[in-house]
Amino acid sequence: MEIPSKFDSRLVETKWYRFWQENGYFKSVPDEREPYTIVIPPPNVTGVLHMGHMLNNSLQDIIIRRARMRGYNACWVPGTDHASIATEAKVVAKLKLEGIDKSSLTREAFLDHAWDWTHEYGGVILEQLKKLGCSCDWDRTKFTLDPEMSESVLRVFIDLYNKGKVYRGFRMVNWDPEAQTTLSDEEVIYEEKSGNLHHIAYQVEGSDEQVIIATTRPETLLGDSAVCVHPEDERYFHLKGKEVWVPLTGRKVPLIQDEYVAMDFGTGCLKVTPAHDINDKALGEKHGLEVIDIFNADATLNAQGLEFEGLDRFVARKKIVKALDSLGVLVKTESHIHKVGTSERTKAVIEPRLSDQWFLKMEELAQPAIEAVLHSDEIALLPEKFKNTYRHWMENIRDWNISRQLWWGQRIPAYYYGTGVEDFVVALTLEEALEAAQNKSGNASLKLEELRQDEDVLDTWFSSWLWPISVFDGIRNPENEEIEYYYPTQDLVTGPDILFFWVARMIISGYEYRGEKPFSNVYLTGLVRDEKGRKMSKQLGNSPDALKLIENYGADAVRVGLMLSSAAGNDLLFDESLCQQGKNFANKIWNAYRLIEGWEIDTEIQPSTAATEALDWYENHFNKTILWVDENFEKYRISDALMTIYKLIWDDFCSWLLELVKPEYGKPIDAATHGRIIVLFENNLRLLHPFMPFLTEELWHFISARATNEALTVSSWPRSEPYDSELITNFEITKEVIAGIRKFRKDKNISFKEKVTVYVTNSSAPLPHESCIIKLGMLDEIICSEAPEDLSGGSFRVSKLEFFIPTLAPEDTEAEKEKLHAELKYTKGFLDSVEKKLANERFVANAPEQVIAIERKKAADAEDKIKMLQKSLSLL
RNA sequence: GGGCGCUUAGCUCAGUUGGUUCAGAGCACUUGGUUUACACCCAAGGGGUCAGGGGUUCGAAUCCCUUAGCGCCCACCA
Repeated sequence: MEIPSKFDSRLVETKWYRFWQENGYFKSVPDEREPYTIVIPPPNVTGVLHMGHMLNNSLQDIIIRRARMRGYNACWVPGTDHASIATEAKVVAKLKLEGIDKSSLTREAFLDHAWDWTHEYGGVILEQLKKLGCSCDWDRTKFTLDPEMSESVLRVFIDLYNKGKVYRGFRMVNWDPEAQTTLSDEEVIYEEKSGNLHHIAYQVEGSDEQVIIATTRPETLLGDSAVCVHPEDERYFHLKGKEVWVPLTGRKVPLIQDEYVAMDFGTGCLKVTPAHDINDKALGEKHGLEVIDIFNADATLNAQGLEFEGLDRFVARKKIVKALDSLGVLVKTESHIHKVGTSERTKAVIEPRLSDQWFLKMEELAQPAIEAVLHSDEIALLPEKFKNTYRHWMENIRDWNISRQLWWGQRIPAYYYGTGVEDFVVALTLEEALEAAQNKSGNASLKLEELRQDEDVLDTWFSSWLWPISVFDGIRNPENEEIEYYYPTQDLVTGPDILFFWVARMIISGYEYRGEKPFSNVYLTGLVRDEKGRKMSKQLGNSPDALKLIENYGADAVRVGLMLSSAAGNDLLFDESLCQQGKNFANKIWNAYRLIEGWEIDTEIQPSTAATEALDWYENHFNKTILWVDENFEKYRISDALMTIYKLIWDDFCSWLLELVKPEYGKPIDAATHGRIIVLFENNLRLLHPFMPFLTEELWHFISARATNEALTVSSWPRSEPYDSELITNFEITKEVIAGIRKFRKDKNISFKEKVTVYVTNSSAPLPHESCIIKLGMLDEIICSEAPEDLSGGSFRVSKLEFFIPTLAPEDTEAEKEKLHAELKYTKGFLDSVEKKLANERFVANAPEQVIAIERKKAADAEDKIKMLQKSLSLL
């Protein structure tokens, strides 16, 4: 069969993915084997594959494929997240394009649209993961809004409510006026923005005096209910107990004193707006101030806004500044850089707002999660530096605002039956709610129709924090076989940006609901940046189309490209040339197989010495390399593991081994050598399979026809056999000798086709791997002798061996002398430094025995070499 | 404002307990090579004051101090 000279990924990827799926290789059910479980960080259901996903999921696939080959019952659970705020925003935007306003729809009608959208785009990303080669157990695909997943979420909410951990509170929350929902603290991104600091004069009642306050938000003066100064601020002593007029409003407010105020900022005088600032709210509570809310939900001014009612806050700000200016109370305006909270999703400027929300008490829940990561090391964060970040957040954890004013998500199972603050119950079903409400209210005639369910839904993270448990139905059926078998999972691979959003909370829920960690290792990937170090973003347009990359380079090559530069926790500067490198590698292996495949096998002939020597070496070297690869995997140094395999295959297998066993052109190969090569080639494929699943599976089946249960993907990971270290070291010397001969040829312009004879001194026996040297050095023979009589030509030294190659050119002698002198000078210098060290009494007294022995050996070797060089020089 | 981390070859990064010729890898680069698996290739080679300064030590890329630059996380100073 004619094999094309280039590997074409497009021809094989679909074929093998289907093959794997049809044979159920990725399917996992509990059995007697040890499980190895990974749950996918569920991407947004309507999302599309981007570089971050590619990185993250390639890593998971590599880990799970290796686990599968090592004989574990490997289970990678896929799924998607309903991403309430992001998805709802997309649906709202889409409806808007169709001329439909969300507010004109009922909750049910809106949800119908959202489900339509989800069904249309949902899961596209999962199909894209298949293109990447991800070996998930697709039968287990979960969606965070699946009925049983939602039920788990509601049960947990109810349970935490009954434990007194979930409570309802009227609090200052982060309000996103665009999405018109609250956000958790973690969803607010503080961005440095330049704004204006306006100094505004407030007239003191019954006095000619004014006090000057400084504010970046002049529009909120409409909601002012006090002006505050520091009690020790002498500038304001005489104004104690007075009142001031809030400009524009015609309202008088008290001038209060509180140590909260910083005397050295601005004028040391602060306006207090309890409805619109968290600190002012605290001041308001302390001093019993009025709360004046001036905004509507969309951050336009409400009836408190006087003539500015209905205007957007930013428009109102400008007009109010103008109005203040014309009143003559705007003292000055200076530019000011400050941090402004913005919504992670909508980018809208966050408005602190007082409202009724649901919260989860975190402090107690967090304790086992702190213990597990920081003290008992039950859970490892990789890289470890994230422990610090984790500690800081966990030890200062604040209650979690879990309600969202959205429709897309699990609706909070709280039912109100009256108007009192406590007139509600929490229950899974309407029926249970009714019964509970009847009991709580003492009104047995309360009817279903009188119950009103809370309008809000739960934060998406309140469902994803249960993910490792709920995908195995461990909330509803905590003793079912699956959860008992697969939980705790092994690895979690995700980005550090969701360390708090998700990872920490999963650890918390794991201990609360399983009494056990959810995973043992958390591998935190870096951000994928472009080659200039910029974040990849749609706005910049610097994010390559993930599927296009796969199309152009092949999934294997893209995976290799990503892995080549992705140490855990380090950002990765992605450059398409890395994919090209991956593609080149695929092609290299492909052609190695073409070579082997093309050989004619002769069962009559015996293996050559060179082939046997080379094969012996590679087998030993391979066994040693497996250990190194395994160690890299244990430390999650995936990039290093790949590079180790890359060099093993490209350099050692292709450049050394294949060149050494390669029969002369047109000649057949002996059966024994061929057999050993095939075994080694297959073992290479095994090591490489987790990284390049498609190419390796294709070649695996090229090598021989296999039964369906003999696919590479379910074959075994190579196990290291004992190896001979000395043999490996000797071969490294052999490589150097061959390189020395090649360099000599190049320096002297001797063609590789022209055979030469090499003399070697200091060797009484045949050199190790002498046949290999003869073959790759293109030598007639190697003559071992004390030293040749005629030294015209050149020499080079490797280890303790000195090699001479006679040539016919007399001008070489001078050059050779110069070279020897240079080498001699260097070696003498080296010997000097070593001797100096050995002459240092303190070194000899303090350094360990072993280190001194090494230094002595260095000195002895250098002395030998000097003698060798001097002798050669004298012969010239 | 508080905390953490980084700075090693042109680029991206390893460098484990301070000690083996330890200053490395891949890519890029230079030179030579193509009827003989692969030019998506082969062979050989050049390239670094380990950010700057100081200290500890017989010995420092590695430990300590300091300066500069960069990055991340946290925090309510209007």
